[in-house]
Amino acid sequence: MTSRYNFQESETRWQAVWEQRQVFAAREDPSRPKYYVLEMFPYPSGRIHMGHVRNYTLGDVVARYKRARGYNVLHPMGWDAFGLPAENAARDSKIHPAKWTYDNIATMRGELKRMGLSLDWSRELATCHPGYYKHQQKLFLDFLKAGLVDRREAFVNWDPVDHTVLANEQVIDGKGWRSGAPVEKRKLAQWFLKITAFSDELLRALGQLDRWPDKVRTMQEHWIGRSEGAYVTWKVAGRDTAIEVFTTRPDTLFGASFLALSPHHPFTDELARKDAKLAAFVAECDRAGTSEAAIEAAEKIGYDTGLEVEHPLAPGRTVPLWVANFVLMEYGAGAIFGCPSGDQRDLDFARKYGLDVIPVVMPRDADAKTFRIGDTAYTDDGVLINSAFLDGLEVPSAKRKVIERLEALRGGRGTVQYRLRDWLVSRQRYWGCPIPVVHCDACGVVPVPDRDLPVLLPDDVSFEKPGNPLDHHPTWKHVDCPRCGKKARRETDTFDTFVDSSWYFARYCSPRADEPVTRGAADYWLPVDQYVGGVEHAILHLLYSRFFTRAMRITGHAKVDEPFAGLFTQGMVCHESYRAADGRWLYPEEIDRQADGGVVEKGTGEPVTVGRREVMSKSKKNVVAPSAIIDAYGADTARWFMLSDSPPERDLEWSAAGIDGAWRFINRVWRLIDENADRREGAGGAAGDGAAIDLRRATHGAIRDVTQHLERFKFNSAVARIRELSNAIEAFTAGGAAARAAWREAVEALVKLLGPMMPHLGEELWQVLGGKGLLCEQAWPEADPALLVADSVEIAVQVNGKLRATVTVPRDAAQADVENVALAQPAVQRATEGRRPRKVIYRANQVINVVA
RNA sequence: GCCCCUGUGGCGGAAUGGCAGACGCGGCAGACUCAAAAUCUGUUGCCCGCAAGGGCGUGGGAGUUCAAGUCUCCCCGGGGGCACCA
Repeated sequence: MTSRYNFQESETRWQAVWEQRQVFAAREDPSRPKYYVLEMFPYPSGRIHMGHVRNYTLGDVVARYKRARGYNVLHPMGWDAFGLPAENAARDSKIHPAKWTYDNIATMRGELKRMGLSLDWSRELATCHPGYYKHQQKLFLDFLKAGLVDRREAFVNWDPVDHTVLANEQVIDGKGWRSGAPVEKRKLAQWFLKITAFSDELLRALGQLDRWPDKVRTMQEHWIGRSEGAYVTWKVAGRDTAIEVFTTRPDTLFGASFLALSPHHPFTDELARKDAKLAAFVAECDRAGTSEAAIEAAEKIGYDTGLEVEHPLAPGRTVPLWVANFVLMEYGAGAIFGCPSGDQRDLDFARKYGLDVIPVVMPRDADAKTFRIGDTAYTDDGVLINSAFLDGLEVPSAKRKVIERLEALRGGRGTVQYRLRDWLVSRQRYWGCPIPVVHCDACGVVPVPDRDLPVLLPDDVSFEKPGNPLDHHPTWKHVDCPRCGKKARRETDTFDTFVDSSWYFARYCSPRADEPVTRGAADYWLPVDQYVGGVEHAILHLLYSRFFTRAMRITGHAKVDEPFAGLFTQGMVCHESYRAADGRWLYPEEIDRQADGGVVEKGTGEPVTVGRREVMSKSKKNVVAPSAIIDAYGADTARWFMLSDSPPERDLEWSAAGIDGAWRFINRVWRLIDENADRREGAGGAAGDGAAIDLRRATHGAIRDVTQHLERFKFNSAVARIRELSNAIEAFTAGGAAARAAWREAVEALVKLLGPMMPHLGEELWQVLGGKGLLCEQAWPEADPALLVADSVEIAVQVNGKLRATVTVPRDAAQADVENVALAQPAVQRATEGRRPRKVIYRANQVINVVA
């Protein structure tokens, strides 16, 4: 009769014990080293999905492991609770966003608790709670005082039907995702956080984030996009106006054949007022969306203003002034000079509109007299031609020289540009944190005084009308000016939800404090030692948090610069998709596998097309609900499977077979200990010999390797190593006192090693073994160095690099002895055909290579 | 187009330049069973061979090395990021 592990009973019981004894509640303790483990908090969409299970399992293994290593661990959880889906639910189902959100949180909290995570639930927070966003408003006002906030006009995606601003992702093919109306570029007053004030610092500090994936650092580096170049000033001929342009190729200045202004350049505005055709051209440019994709799709078009501008270094030379749709107002100076010979885009533009093409850089071995530009611009390094005092110079020295000359003549200056733009945080939405300012006709923009925080969202809102419900509210926005007392209006914009998630990690340090963070707590816990989450947040969330941390330092709320000292980005959870003949997607539980490997629809028996494995998504129904898996197999099985099959940074394929394998292993370990009651009474580590000493070596080898694998996030290898130890214990049949002691030592180690991964099974077995206290409070096992080296070693014997035999010799045997044994091997004799070796290379205790 | 990552049995994957395929999934054979499930044992990279043994093998091609999955160069496939950024 084989016994079975009763996971339902066990998991429920241990979760209650942990909660009752408050074992995961964190307290500041300066006498102990701290370790802050954090997983990206979830959006309360309704149910947890497998991506969450993977994310939180990884973090929990780290938290439990570090706790066992003696660290004072902080491991909190909360909810990224503001956002559009709640408003959509309100509109579609008439459920208030707050109710929808809090109901979802209650459901998901229950699901997370069933996973057995070692979380300090007493620190739980939700960003939609006034107790959280009050402090966000305070931070914003402090940033405002410190000059880190700006309100200015910006072009945004405006949906003329829904009367709202859309995020770039909500503009599809130039049309609003919901209304389908062509999106317009509109200039509106918007709130910005001045992240560009830290462009250089955010870029340079990436070098110190040595526990971040290179990939993420590179992505941020590109996103910030530092480029060196120069501003060059061009006088408009016959007018008292000058145009400044930015270029990274000042060396090509003599190849300029036109200047192009952005459609939104102030000088374009000025000209368009008197030029109806230009105004029409600008309007045409604005009809396209502002998203990168929309710009990319758009054809390059230009408009000749008829004006000429004077070349700053070639007296008497002028080039035509154009307005072009591809010139961005937000980057550089909002104007460029076009050098068609050195830039493909400029070349295409010049060919289209019949502008000059003057070669100014050519390959070193080319001839200046015959060098011509065809359909391809020359963008490589080389020497300057047709460029007056620059002729003959290489590109880098030409750049230096031309900048020197421009600066001397006051016609320009060298500069550094960043691609990074200020962070637009205004959203015309209800379910977000209100921006705490008041607009007064007399006083202008007035910050809400601290004593009046939080600015609460009104409960009684309607989602009937399109647009911002806060703006439609009959009374909410009408207030008296805090400064002069006259009638004034509240700001009705709310914050981008990325603001909420930019400082939650700091709030966890003192989640109920009546200030954003308590310095004592923040100084102790920050930075987060290990952050775990999806790579999809590589840029926005992580960059915003890095900015926020610096802004909080400047406003006195924190002392650290970087929020996350270590970052791990996990892969996604994938599954095959299934499709019926009529095109319907089918859930995995709606199909049957037949003996011949065919797949049919349950019930009908109709054949099903099996799609490739891809990220689980509701639209393709290739999802498996975590709750169903936990019901059927328990949390430990789900956790173990999440860790066992794939390295955590790669995508993981969910499979029923994999879950079965995990479930089988749990029961194997259970039986291993449950069915060996007679062996459990082992004494302390007696020396033993033979089989017993071999088992002890296996135990201590496993301790060393699992420890190393966990340190390096190689959880799948740690799993494999634990399985090996378990196999070794199963195979161990020796009797006697020493054998019992070795067995006892081995199973204790096994339980401790698997504890962070399968905490419920671990506690249960710890109890069966008669261990003191809770497993989650036990110290991590230490490997005994004396048991990590064997007396004899197996040496690979190669002839000319090919394996021919293996020999077992005493550890650290003399090379001559090993050589003799190796050469005597029949296989070696055959391979060398009796010849004397020309050379023998010996790597101690590992390999010997005979070169014949 | 540019940048980064990646390619290993039927599958997921392992391997500080030193015995490729650990560990698992799946398969095959067997034990237990009236039978099945569960469990257990053995076996399982490919090819030749009754066997002993031999040959071939980490996307393809070259190179460095006593020794290459690992390092270098070229090519091919897969994934991701950026993409009018002047």
